[in-house]
Amino acid sequence: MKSAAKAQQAEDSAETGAQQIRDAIREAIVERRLSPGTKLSESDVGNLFNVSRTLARAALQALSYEGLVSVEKNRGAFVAYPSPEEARQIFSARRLVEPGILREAAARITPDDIAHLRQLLLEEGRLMSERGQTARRAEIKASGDFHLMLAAISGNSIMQRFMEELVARSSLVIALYGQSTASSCGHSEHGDIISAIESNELDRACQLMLYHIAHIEADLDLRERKSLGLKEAFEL
Amino acid sequence: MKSAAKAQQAEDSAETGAQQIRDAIREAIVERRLSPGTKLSESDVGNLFNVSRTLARAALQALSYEGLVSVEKNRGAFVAYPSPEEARQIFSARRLVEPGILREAAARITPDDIAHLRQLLLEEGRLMSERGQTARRAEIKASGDFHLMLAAISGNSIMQRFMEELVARSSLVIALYGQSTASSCGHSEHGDIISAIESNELDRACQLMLYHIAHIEADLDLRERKSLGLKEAFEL
DNA sequence: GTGCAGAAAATCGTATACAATATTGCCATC
DNA sequence: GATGGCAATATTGTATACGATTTTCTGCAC
Repeated sequence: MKSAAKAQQAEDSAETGAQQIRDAIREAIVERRLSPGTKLSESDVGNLFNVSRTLARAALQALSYEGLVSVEKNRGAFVAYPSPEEARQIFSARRLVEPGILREAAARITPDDIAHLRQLLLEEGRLMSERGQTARRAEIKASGDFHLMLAAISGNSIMQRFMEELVARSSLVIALYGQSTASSCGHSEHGDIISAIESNELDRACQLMLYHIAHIEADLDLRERKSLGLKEAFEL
Repeated sequence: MKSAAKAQQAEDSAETGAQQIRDAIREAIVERRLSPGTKLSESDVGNLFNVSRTLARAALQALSYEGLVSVEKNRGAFVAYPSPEEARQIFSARRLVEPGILREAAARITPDDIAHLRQLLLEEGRLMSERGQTARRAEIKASGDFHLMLAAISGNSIMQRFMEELVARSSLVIALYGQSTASSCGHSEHGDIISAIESNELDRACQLMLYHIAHIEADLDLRERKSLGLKEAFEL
């Protein structure tokens, strides 16, 4: 039953237009090419991808379900602008589920999986040392992929989808409230977690995961900023 | 910060047509008025609710995100027919998250909340003793509401939404694979969990929750049944 | 110059129309 | 009588069209 997880996700692969657009926009949001609050008008999205408003709308609705865009009735869709409270809930959810996912993943992990994880880590490290926007974006993605890969290894596609949502929304939160210039994740911590799994120190791995999430969260400044838009306009 | 959770969910309340349809269909699925595998053609749904296919389609797409209907490209939408593997994953996910939710809920529960929970329990018990389809359906709903209320009390609206999905899909699984005539949940177990929370025995409450989920799962017959549809037509 | 009312523009919400694909039934053929 | 292909039908995928709501602009009164 080792390949049960991946079998069910590679179904038709013939995606229905709207899904392609959804994925493209999601990627743009996660990689921070689209800033929180940016307006995503249906016509604009449609024109951009050369499709009708129908499809654009469908894509935006889908993203709204994932919490990456917020649609306001009769006003339009915007890249989500998570409140500090929302941010707290996102990380609270991650602290809640990631240790469990880690445990399940550890139970069914194969040497092959570990190799993949290490490879991912290497790639991440390489990107960290590189300069430039594209490298930065790729790094953000790679750093999230570590957590996603664990979810994939766990073999539970429901948790996997949930983690995808949480990681994506985390990226938004970090974009909004992150302070340090260093991007999202402490790179070394990922490696430590893998090592702990590898040597079967499950409790320690979970502990490390919790620390890791706490570290990400500690880098945020979640103080409520009222009418930031005004101030920002002057200070920037 | 006690009412932070509910504040953000009661936004406009002016739902956009499609959402009303989505909710109506979801309720029908959860209450098992719609059987797994039932075809939900866009035209039929539209006619039924006196709206265009556009809205019907939007509603079905939304339900597909929740895993309650599966849409197959160029073939249409059907009430989801979770595979045994999917069923396992759903309950695996519940075992993963519900103890954590319980812990968070216990941390911020108020006497008022406990009263509500007990009231829910009372209602559930009343419905159990009643006869008739409507009572049965209401009971199914009430039994799920217990778990959902815990999620609501936890104050994490993300986990709450996730639990809503899991509970709804559980209902489908039980409809498909449940054996006992007794409906979904062991009623008394809900009460035990509340008591454990009330007396601050947190670990015990979590343990009871895990037992409870295990009990539900134990009532399922998840053996793979190949080409059931055919056989069923003859045996029924 | 300020403020408000009304019109114009833009954008969303929903319906309808047309094209593409899948399903079904029929008939010819073997 | 069974099989294979073609036409008819039904259903989904996508685009366009129209009405409703919101936003923006304009001009007039004060």
